[in-house]
Parts: sequence; structure tokens; C-alpha cells
Amino acid sequence: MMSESKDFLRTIVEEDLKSGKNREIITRFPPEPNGFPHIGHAKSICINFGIASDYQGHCNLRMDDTNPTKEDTKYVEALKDAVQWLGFDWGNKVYFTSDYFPKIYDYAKELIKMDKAYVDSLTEEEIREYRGTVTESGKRSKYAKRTIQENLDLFERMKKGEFKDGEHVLRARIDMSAANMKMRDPLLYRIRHAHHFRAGDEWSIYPMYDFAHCLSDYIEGISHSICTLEFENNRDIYNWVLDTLGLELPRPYQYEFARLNINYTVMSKRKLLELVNSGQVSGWDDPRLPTLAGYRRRGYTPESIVNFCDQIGIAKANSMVDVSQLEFCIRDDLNKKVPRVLCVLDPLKVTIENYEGSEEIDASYYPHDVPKEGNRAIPFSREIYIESDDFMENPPKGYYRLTLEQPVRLRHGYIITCKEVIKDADGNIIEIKATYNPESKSGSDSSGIKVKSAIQWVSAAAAKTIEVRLYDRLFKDEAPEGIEDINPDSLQVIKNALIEPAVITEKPDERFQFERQGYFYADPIDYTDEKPVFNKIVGLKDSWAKKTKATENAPKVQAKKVHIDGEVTAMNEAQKVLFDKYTGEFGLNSEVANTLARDEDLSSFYEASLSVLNSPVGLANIVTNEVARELKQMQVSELKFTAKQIAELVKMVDDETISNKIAKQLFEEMVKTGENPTQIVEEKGLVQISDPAKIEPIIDEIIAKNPDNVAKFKAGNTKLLGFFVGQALKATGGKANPKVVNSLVADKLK
RNA sequence: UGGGGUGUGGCCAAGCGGUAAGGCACUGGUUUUUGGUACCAGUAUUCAGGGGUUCGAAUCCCUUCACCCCAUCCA
Repeated sequence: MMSESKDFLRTIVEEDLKSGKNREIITRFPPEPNGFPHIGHAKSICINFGIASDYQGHCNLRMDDTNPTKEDTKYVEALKDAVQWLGFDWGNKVYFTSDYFPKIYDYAKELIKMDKAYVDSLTEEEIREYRGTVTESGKRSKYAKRTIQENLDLFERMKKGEFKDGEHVLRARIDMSAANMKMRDPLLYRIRHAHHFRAGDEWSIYPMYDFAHCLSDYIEGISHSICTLEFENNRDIYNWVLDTLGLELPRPYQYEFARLNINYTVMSKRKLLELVNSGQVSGWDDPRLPTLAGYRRRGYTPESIVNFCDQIGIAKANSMVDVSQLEFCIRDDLNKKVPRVLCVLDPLKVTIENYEGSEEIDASYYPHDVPKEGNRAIPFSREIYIESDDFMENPPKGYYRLTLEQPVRLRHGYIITCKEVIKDADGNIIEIKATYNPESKSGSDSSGIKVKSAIQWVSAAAAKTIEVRLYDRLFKDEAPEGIEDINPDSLQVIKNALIEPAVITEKPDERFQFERQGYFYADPIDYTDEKPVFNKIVGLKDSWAKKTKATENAPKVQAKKVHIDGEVTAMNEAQKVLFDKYTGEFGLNSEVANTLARDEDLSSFYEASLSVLNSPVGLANIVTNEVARELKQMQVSELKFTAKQIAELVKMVDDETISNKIAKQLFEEMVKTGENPTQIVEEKGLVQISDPAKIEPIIDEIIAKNPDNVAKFKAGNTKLLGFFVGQALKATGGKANPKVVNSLVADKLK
């Protein structure tokens, strides 16, 4: 299950289970079948199916198919496929919003009968105008005055198909001047004479998302309706519909999380579509795309994607995850699963002059640290190929591979030494003449030669030619806008790579690690026995490349963001008078005086308490800091405690009956119950302990129990003072006088 | 500009008044016949900025700033 810390959604779910709000957790994954699923969908799938399974509930796969002009059955297949591929189970059926059209229609009639919905006949442009803007309120359509009977009749005829598209719509009667634009009489139904891929031609009206979604959730008994952040404003409609209809509890509630963004790619359906349609990529399953079909074709495993989704967490902050996180996940998964084989991408011929004949070398498919069995024979002969990069005439410092002076081991084979470099007319190296040491064979090496590395190679005679497709990030920009940011080198095709024969003849797997290079996948579509094709899934980490390019990646000194301070709104005359009185007469600091003076509720509460107890500073502090918090959430009249009680509380602090810490606890209590603070103190015995003699033994005990922290403290970690004070306070139930504890602890640890 | 959200290292992200979790990335080191893996170590005197309350603030209060979403008969 999950690791130590829960995300906010699981926290909510657990609370709801605990409080009895829900007995069962039912979620849903509700895509619109109008595009191919991408890794952002995977995140949503993992959240919805993951939460359901964590709490022994279930998750419905539901197609949100309310717009007949955009949706298609091929997308529902792709969506089903994606969920299944990721390893989740949607039970025995796929749900469709279109199956609920009759019920949703009935609910609409309910609303009309309650006079909470009306048929509007404004044009599209008029509706837009009437809606107003974010700063100006809108105005209601004249058609909103129609009678219930008229509305019922019109709605019925809309359904029957008596009107043309756009002639009428059904709207909720909410509030045309709502600050939330979504609540300005949202549309519930529109006329659409279109063929629906499932419902056929039965309907000529279709419900809007805001109306259909909450009802579909309700119909299915969803407990937690989890969607992305852009629907936050729609939550009000969601609640309005369910509440107004007075539906039986439990009903679903909506929660939102931030959608996934990954750098160097795009995630919106629109931009993805643009890439496919413009031919920038080969199709929806192009391995460079963040579509699930793309990752799958590239060779990513579902496990790696699910793991990635788990790792990135769930929160509400818009963020952009680094691709390296995804790359880590696929490497991590494949590392423990796939066979290692030898492949040469850019071959350089090596003739081993002192070798005659041929032999087969037995080699394991897996390295010592991967607990899997399996091996194959690698043919070896006089003529072999190595990677061009693995030989250098003038190597830089730290180069471990073959050079004129430096021998190298052929992986699983012998150590060779370079004798001669053959070049063409242009000076390009075309062949190496080398010798091998017969005593150096891997596993039975008695040569005593030390080499710095082992390189991949293939026998010239036995190697198979394969096509290898190397993929790089699709965009050169971290946050690409569009096609203009495309990386022109995102695809490199190597037609004549050479691979050891067992990979082709034995087919031990579909995914391989080509040693020292990366993970590769036999392309599920283009691969044939005559012409094998492999896709590069991801490269191995390459600390050599990193070193050689260190200068490029190293310096990125970021300028600290300059912070601009805005202007504070000026106080009006009355506020100024108060402010002067507070700072002058009462001796409050300007910040507290400022807060009080600007808020009428606060200042009158303050003055009321002040008339009971003459402790201007103490009262001001608690009113500004504690009472203010409560007043953010409710009216003065709703407060359970009174100004007089606050005065009582402050009095006890003033005469040191209680500490500030206890005062806060008391305040919390008063907020909830409205009980008198003196009474609570009496009942619970919260009088502060200031006698050092009583506190000392407690501190001694804590010091004895935490020798590590004592040592750290004495070594200079003074932050730990808080730890000791905290422990002491905890031990006394908060009653110890923190000032006394503080000085005592400081003393003892000196 | 009205409303709704969000700001914690290079990138994600815990934390909700008492020692700034964890992962990725990065830097050293050990192991290694993959410059891989694994393992060990290092990396935030500080939580968007500024004030305030408190013995003690990333957490509470005030204030400023930045970014995202909302004016589709899309979802």
C-alpha cells in the first residue's frame, strides 16, 4: 500500500470513513471518449483506482459521453485498453453517462417543476452578453419568466426534436450576479440533432457536463468524485444540483487535484492532436509522445508508469515534473527484469591477428546482482566489431576504453591490445588491428593484465543486422508552446546496428539492456524476423558523458527573484483616529493597532473586552490573533464566546495563573463550547507550574532518555532547545511554565 | 479588475505550534568484468517577501507579491 505519508485525498477518505459519512469508498475514472489517453490520464487512473483499492472499495470506469459531436467508440476502446494495461480492474462493466440520459432528463423536469430551471431562448451571443464579466454582474433573460407549465412543455418539445439546434436551452435558475461566473444560470441542456455513437438518434437534446456529471456520480453511488483543478469553480454547481434536487444521502462530493505536467513535452489533447495531424509524429502511438500508446510502443512497462504516478504525489499546486523522474522509474523497473546483450550501434572493425578459427563463449544474460537465470552462447572469431566510441587515438584523461596504450576487455571474452590503426584517405579510422591474450578469457583469467573497462562487441560473421530507433525528447523547450519548439533531432534511425545472434534466434525477451547503452524494445509493429527493429526506451545513466560535458551543464547561476512591495491601502479618517488612540493611549504596537483599527468587528470586540478588564495589550494580542481567525469564518453573532470571557482569560494570563500556551488551549475550548475559561481551568486543573523544584526532575528524566540529542545539543545544535522544552511541556500536559522550563533546560545543558 | 486556488532546495513533495520527512537530480566515496546496479556519505540556519503574536512559528494573525483557473450551447 502507501508509504508513510498520505496525500490529502486519502486523508479526506479516511476521515469520511472514520466519521461514518461513508461506509464504502466508490470512485470513478470519467474520461470523455474524444481523444487518446496520455500519462496525465494515467495519474488520474492511479488516483481513482488506487484509492478505491486501498480502502476496499471500487472504481467505475465511466465514459462521459454527453457531446455526440466529438466522441467516438474508438476512443472508448483506447481508454479501456489503457486502464487494463496499467493493471486496474473495472469489474464487469464499463459505465456510460449516455445510459443515464432518461434519468437525467427526469431530474431536469424535477428542477423545472421546482421552478429552479427554465427554458431560455436567447441566442448564443445574447447568452454570452447577458452573462456579464468577471467584474460586472450579468442580467437574467426575459424568458426566465416563463411559467413552469410553459417550461415543461417547451422542454418536452425540445426533446421531441421540434426545434432546431440553438433555438432553446434549459438553464438552472441560480444567480446572474454570482461572483462565481459558473453560477450565472448555467446551461443544463442544449439541442443537438446529432448521431450519438451509443444512444443513436434517440435524443435531440443532450445534457451539459455540469448537469450530467454530478447526477451520474450520484446514480452510481460515488462517494468521492475526484477531478482536476480547473473544475474547482464547477464544484458550486455540482453541489447546487444535488442539494436542490434534495437527493437522499449519502451523496458524492467533489475534490480537485493538480493535473500532471512533465517538462519537454505537451499534455493537452489539442496540442497532441496538432502534432499527430501535422505529421510531426507518426501517429498516436509515436514513441516520442506522452500518450499511453506511445509509451507502450516505446517499451515502457505499465509498472514503471504506475510507479511514477505513485512517486510524484498528489497535491493542489500546479507543477511540472522533471522527465528524469519518469526515466528513473523505467530504468529501475527494467534493471531487475531484462536480459543483458551485446549490440554495437556504430561498428568499428577489429581484426585479432593472433586468433584463428572460432569458438562460442557461454555467458549469462543477467549480471551478478540480478537474481535471474539464463544464458546463451556468444560466437567469437578473428573479425569482430566494437563501438566506434570505444577506441580513441588521443584519449582525454580518465578514458577507460581501448587506446594505443591501453588494453580493454571484450565483455565476457578476452583482453585485446591495439597494434595498429588503419585509416581511409580522409584520415577516418576504419579498422583496428589487435592481438588478444589467450590466458585472459573471462572467468578463467590468468593473464594478470589489468584493464579499466569491458566493452561490447559482436562477431563479424555471426552478428545480425538490426534497425535501431533512438528517441530523444520531442521538444527542445522545457515548457513548449507548440510546433515551433520541436527538437529536430528527436528521432535518429540506425539501419545497420549489429547484435549478437541469440537475441534474434532465441528471442529470450522483448525488452533488453544493450550493455553500456540502454534499454531497448522489439518494436511490436515493425519488427520482423527478416528486419528486426528495436526502439530505445531509455539510456543508461552515463557518468562518463556527464563528465565530458560537465562544462555545459554545470553553471546555472539563477538570479534571485526581485520582490516588489505593493502599496498598502490607506486608512480612512475613523480608522486613523482609532489607530492613534491604540498606539498612543493604549501603547499597542503599530501592527496590532493597524489590524484592529481596520476591522470594525475586531475593534468593537476589543473595546467591549477592554471595558471589562484594563489590560489593553494582552487583550489586543488575543483579539488580533485568535478572535480574528474565528471571525474569518463566521459572524460576531455566531461566536460561542463573549468579550467578557476573553477578558477573563487574559486576566488569568496577566496574573500568571496560566501560561500563554494554556490560554491557547482554553481558547480552542471556548470556541467549541462557549464555556467559561475560569471554570475550565478549575475543572481540568490547568494552573501553571512555575516552581523549578517541580519541573527539574522532569527535565532530568528527559535528558537521561535522550543522550543522542543531548550530545547534538552540546555539539552546537541549539535548535534542539525547542525539542527539550517541548518534551517537558508535553510531560506536564502543557502546564509547566515554559519560561521556567526554558531557562532550566538551557542551564542544565550548558 | 470580481471570485476561486496555489507558493517548502534544481524538480516533485511531507509537515498543520516543539530536531525542515522521502523520492528524482546533483557531488563525493565503496563494491563491480556494464563509466550500469547496489551501498555509504554530502547537499534548505530556512519554508514567496515584510511585519506581528509566542519561551518557541513553515505552521496562528496582518500585509504585500507571484503564478494558475473562471465570462464554450466543451469536458
